Amino acid sequence: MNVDEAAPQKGTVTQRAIEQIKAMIAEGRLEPGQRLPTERDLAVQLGISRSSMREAIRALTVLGVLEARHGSGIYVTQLEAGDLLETFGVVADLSRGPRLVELLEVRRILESTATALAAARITPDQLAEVEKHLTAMNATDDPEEILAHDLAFHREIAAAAGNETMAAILEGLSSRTFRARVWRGYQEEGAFTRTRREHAAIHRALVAHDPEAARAAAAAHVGEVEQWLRTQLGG
Amino acid sequence: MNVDEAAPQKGTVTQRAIEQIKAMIAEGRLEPGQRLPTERDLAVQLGISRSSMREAIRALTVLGVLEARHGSGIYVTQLEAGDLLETFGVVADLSRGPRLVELLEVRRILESTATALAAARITPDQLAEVEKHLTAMNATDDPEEILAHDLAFHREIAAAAGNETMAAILEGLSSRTFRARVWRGYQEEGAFTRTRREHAAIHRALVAHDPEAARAAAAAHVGEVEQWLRTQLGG
DNA sequence: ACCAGCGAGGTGGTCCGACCAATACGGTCG
DNA sequence: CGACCGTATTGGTCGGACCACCTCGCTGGT
Repeated sequence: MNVDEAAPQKGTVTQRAIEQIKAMIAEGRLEPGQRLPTERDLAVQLGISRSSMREAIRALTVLGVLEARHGSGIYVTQLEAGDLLETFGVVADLSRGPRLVELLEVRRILESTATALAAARITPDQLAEVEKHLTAMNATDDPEEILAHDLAFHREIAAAAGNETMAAILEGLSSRTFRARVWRGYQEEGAFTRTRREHAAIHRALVAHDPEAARAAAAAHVGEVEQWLRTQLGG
Repeated sequence: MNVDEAAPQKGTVTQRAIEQIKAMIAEGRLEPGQRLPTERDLAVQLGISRSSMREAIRALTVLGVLEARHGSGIYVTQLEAGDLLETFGVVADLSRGPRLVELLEVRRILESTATALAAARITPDQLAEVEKHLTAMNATDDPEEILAHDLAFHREIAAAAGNETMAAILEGLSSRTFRARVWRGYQEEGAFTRTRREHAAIHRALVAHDPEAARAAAAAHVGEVEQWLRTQLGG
């Protein structure tokens, strides 16, 4: 009669705890924003030590599923695209060589589609925001500031596309360290003017609400960097 | 003179440890496949307790960056697309409602492009593998088996596209639990024959090495499910 | 009656030490 | 020379202690 606990020991207890908590959320027993029992209680419920439970919680925290507030408790995040896809930036940060090209290829595909969607749906307010970053980007020559406005420029466009998940993925693919690494070399070759032309083309397509032009402009924009990076590695 | 330790206490010590290990990898001080010092040594090096260090290691383990082998040591993974993007499945598993549609939209965009690329590049061997799963899928009526071959069908195509990163993302977007949830309802409406037709269309395009036909067929295939899911939520 | 301030209890964060379990390696025996 | 086995190493788990921070109710004054 020692099989009363339905816990077939597969993998580590921590891994099991992670799966169980994930299952609780997937099954709806834990709603977004809801507070979990305390670490101590959870450990007792799952029959493991607090140390192991803490590791499980930490793991789910970095995945963006849980959020621990010191002194208050542990909460389920809103499980929105941004929460869960934040870790996507890690991929971009740790990728090198050929994989960087692959990432840019993915970005080109998604960014061109997002820009096309944005051209069709963008509102005057959103367009104004895009223009703000465009002019700010062209008004300075501080690389840091240019990079920041460049990121914001594309972020606003992705947001205007109306697909938060896609925007979150693109955000990860354009993580600060990722772009800083690639662009450092790219911009050194006097690509500023070319970049400005491409940004202007994207902007024109948005203003004209021309999805096809927007798609082409965005694909060309990312494709330029992609091709440059390809030659950097190939030869 | 108590500032000898360059450790400005921001965030938890565990979080700091995570960042430091990530930085070590990003800077190349840790190569893929390389073994790390023991937990105990690492804890001493970073001036934290073993417990906190273990939480950091566990976090990086679930992210697919590190791999712990009981009794052997801790190793950096190969940092390949599959390793780092495995967590992508969590997003698919925990998403519901409108976000499922967004995920399918992303999948439609990527899958159609991947299928187009595959049509241009696929080799006879790869094509044979695709056909194997296609016939196996049509030869049974066991939902479990169909689902498995369906997954393999699209996985082979994604692999033939030649972009491992894209394939890994699609793999995550098609995670077993994700598809099981969506397809359960979809297939109940007698979508089997329609699905077979769509798969046949994709296959024809691959055989003909016709990228545009492949893109259209794949987009339509995913789009069907997407539209069905949209109506499920909308009314 | 109301509100500001304070204090106790609760909660996550960190640390320590011990022991268990799986592995790796070297010595031993056939 | 090779198969076997024991031991040292290393990750996995546990329990407890203490700290830092937050919450909320109590208290006191207005």
